[in-house]
Amino acid sequence: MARTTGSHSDITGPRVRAAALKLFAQDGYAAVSMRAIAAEVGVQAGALYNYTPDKQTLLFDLMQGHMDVLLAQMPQGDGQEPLEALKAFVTFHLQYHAGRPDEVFIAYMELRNLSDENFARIEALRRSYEDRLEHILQAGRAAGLFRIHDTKIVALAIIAMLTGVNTWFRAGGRLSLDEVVAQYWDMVRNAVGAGELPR
Amino acid sequence: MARTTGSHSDITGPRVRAAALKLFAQDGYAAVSMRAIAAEVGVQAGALYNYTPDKQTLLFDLMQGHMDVLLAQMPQGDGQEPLEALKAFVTFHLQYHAGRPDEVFIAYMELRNLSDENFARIEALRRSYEDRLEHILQAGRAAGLFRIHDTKIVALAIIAMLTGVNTWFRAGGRLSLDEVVAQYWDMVRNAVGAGELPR
Amino acid sequence: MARTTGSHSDITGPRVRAAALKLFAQDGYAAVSMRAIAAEVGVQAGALYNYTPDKQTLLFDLMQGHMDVLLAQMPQGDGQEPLEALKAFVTFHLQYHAGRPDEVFIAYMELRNLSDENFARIEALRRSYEDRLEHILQAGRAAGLFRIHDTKIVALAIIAMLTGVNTWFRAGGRLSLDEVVAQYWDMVRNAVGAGELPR
Amino acid sequence: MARTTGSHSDITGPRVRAAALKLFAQDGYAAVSMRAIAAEVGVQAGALYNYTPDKQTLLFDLMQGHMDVLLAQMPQGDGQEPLEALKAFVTFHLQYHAGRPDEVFIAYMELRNLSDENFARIEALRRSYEDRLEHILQAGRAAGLFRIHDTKIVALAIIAMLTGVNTWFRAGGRLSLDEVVAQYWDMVRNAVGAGELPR
DNA sequence: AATGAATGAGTTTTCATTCAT
DNA sequence: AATGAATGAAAACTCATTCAT
Repeated sequence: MARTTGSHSDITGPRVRAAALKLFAQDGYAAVSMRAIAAEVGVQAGALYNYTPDKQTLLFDLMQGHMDVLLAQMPQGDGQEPLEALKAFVTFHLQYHAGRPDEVFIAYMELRNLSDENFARIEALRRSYEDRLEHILQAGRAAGLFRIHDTKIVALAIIAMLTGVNTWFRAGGRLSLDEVVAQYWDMVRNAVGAGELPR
Repeated sequence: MARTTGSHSDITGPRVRAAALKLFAQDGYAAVSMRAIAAEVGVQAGALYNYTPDKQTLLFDLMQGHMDVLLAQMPQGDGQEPLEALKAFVTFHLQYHAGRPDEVFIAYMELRNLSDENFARIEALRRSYEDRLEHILQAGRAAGLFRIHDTKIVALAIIAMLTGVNTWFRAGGRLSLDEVVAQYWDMVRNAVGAGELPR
Repeated sequence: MARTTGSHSDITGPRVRAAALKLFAQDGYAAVSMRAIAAEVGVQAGALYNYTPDKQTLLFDLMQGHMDVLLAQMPQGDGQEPLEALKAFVTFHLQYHAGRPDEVFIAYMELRNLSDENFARIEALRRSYEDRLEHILQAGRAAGLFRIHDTKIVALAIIAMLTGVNTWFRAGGRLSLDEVVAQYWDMVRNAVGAGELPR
Repeated sequence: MARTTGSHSDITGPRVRAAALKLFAQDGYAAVSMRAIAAEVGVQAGALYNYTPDKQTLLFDLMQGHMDVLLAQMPQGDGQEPLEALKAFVTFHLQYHAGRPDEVFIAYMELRNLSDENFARIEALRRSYEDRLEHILQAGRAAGLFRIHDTKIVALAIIAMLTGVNTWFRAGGRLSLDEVVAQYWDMVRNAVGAGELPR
């Protein structure tokens, strides 16, 4: 016999993704079995296939969902000054990532477990995110505000630095998120050569 | 019958580690089978166990070897000025990491595939590396040279930024390693608030 | 694709235990592979793990089941005279063991293939069985009916003698089970020094 | 490089057999690897093959050696009275077996790990031993001394009882070997119906 | 929508044995 | 006589996936 109560079809799907997210982040895609995900949800392994065609797609959907929301919520920066836009980007990146450590971790760690086709799609989304930062940097350099050479490198360096926060930041820890944002904004502003004036 | 080819006693051990290094970096520890490593070496899977007690130890040895050399070769900075010491650290980190992309990748990606005991040992080595950078930052702040708040955070941010280079830098690519070093040194010097003088 | 034949959910479990029983008795626990058990059942090796967590538990369950039934079915001897109780014990032991040669063989031969924990549990059951015989011997000695010194030794000697029957007795062979019982009862009665009366 | 001292060829052979004897008795033939035997001897696995063609022969040689010595040393009973001969047999069996627990254990437990051919040879030796006891019983019955029906069964029952001692007897334990011999001789003499007179 | 039984291919590891040295 | 490197086959067990119910 199956379920003991009414139908859960509309709630099991999200729970499957939540379980996969948690376990993939904790143990890695390869180390998590479909049985383990099923156990976390409280169903048998076979039931998962009502919600995902296979394990690979489950991973891809988590990563794509994360990137879609990231791109949708990031500040658009239309008509903003470059320094303001950069500050908005840094603030958003840190706040968004601090609130979704599992998604972020998976997005960086499990890229190589994507099929070639899925990898290409996620890479395109990621590049689109990097490009928006690079545009800000280019605008700032054109306006003589940022003293930097290679905007691509600086964009990557900034993102690496900001994303590194997730390896140690924990809500409720020694530092508040606002303090972290303040310190990183200091470092970024300085790194692009726009740090001395506002003091 | 026994092996079909000649004996390679003193050369197989290093080849096993080299094959594991390459494949772990390429596909991830969990996705690489002992058979795959053996095939890369040109030997049957059982023969690997003449050189490592198990797969876990193979991973640990690679990571420990990497960290040992990293710590042994990093600049000691005795009697150097903080700014010089920081520059030496940045230069060393970029050059050392650029030359060993596989070791670096594994050291950051496969931490969670270590057993608890092995993880603790590698973590201790990693912390020791971070501590040396933090000491430089503390000295620079004490001397009034660096304008930074939390030396721990800045140390982690710098290392994250520098290590991020490995995700895109390839020898022989658009930028030479020296150019990369110059740009990152600019950014780091600025990030710690020591960037205005040379202008 | 999944299984090629129909589902046998409620019948496969017992068949797994029956196959293991037969093969363990025939070839020894260590010499029987899970594949061999699966082949006997007519499934793939992996399917066995729907019915037992591992090979060790399969062995333990067979031995524990045997001992449980042995203890449940053995004569309780409440209020019986020692000589009657001893005769009931001998008769029961021979009849029970003659009907379950495989279980008996495994119970004596595979003790050392049990894990420490499982061994302790089986040993406790076995000791409980020996104790019941020893109680009969103690009662008989106290009543002046049995001329024996060490009841522990005599109990072990009787059980060894009786169990030895299984090395050669086959139903339908030269001797009927009743004849075997009669002869062994003669020997046991004599061995405890209660044999002279019937002459 | 090989041995560090002079040649051990004439001493390693016996040590190999001693190591195999000990380990087979302790863990069972199937559970003992050639590497384990080699380690016990202090040599690499390959070296064992200078002393035995294979693992199966190692087992067979141990069992055959045991049976050969058993048959050579057992009392011949020429011209002895049946009761004396029986007592001599019982005494010899207990004493011989008490002094060689490992050989005895292997001889009973590892029969099924012999190849068919080797099994037949060992069985022949074993039957020869049983026959000698049966001859004593037949002579005793013919002389009207033993009141028994089936000499084959009684022979097997006596051997089973006596051999069972090895499951619990330990030199230096609660009972001396002489006490054990005395008690078992009591039981055997009674069991064959020759027990009441000498009291 | 979910179960539970099953598959077939895979995993790491062990092992008896061989053989050039 | 012994080593150490290697083989090829096998072990126990896991896993993603399928499917009748």
